[in-house]
Amino acid sequence: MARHVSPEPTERELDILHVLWESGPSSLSEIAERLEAQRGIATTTVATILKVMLDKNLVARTDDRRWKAVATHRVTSKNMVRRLVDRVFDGSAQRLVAHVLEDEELNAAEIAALESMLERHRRKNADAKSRGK
Amino acid sequence: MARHVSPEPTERELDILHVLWESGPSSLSEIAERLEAQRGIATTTVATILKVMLDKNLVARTDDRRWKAVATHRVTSKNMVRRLVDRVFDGSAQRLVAHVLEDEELNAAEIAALESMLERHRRKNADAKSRGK
DNA sequence: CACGAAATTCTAATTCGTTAGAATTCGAAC
DNA sequence: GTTCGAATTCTAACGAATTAGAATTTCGTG
Repeated sequence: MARHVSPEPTERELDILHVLWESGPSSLSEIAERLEAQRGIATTTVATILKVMLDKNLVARTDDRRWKAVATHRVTSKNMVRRLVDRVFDGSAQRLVAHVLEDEELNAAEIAALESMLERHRRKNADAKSRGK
Repeated sequence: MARHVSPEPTERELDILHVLWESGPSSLSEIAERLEAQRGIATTTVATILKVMLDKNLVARTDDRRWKAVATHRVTSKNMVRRLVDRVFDGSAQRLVAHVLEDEELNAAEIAALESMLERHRRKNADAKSRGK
């Protein structure tokens, strides 16, 4: 059973990924402008972190001198959730969801949305099973 | 809107909390024995971390020279989940749950369990509302 | 009270993340 | 080809987390 998940992006790396996820490939100054506004971070700091992320293959350079995310939101969040689940809920994603339902104050609309999501999922699973049979 | 959550325990602090949550109040050597086995960490290292945790009020000493968790699993996981949701799912716990349903491969029994949990919750919410009315 | 084991404190090294100024390189425009 | 602003690299400081040996304190037992 694999216990290790690819290492999580650091706080700043995540800040940068958020910009790239939202805005798509961006120049250094575009990224830096955002982080300057949000966090008061200097442009050279952003450049330094981008270099580190390049080495870690979290981002890549485009041919037109921009930076783009290699790590997708989907994969990154999957890694991060997995890690949280392993560290706090003994590996059980179900326990995580149970916790959210207990403690995170969802409103009626959110609960309804989740119910239909579950319903859909149950169906999908059932289908997969019968097909697999 | 409060953005800050009490700072998360570090990796090692979490290791220690796990031992205390599982075993209840424990002596230094009891804790150290576990972490030595699990992570190969020396007793004095454990003592150092316990000292830090004492200052942060994550643990307390009992009158019989043991250490006990002050931070409960419930509160700690709530903080950690909140932080993940803020950092990765734009503050939406619903999106976290949606992600888990999409990507975390729950089996039929787990899905069923969650459905009844949701059902129960919907009822509770409805009750609270009518009482509040 | 002395002894020894356990616990605790003191101290310090190491690593990683964050930060950013200085120096350099790059590329487009003139 | 020179120039200027953007981009990049180089360098270094700093704090937090982790690690643990050495020194000291504490406490029950004889």
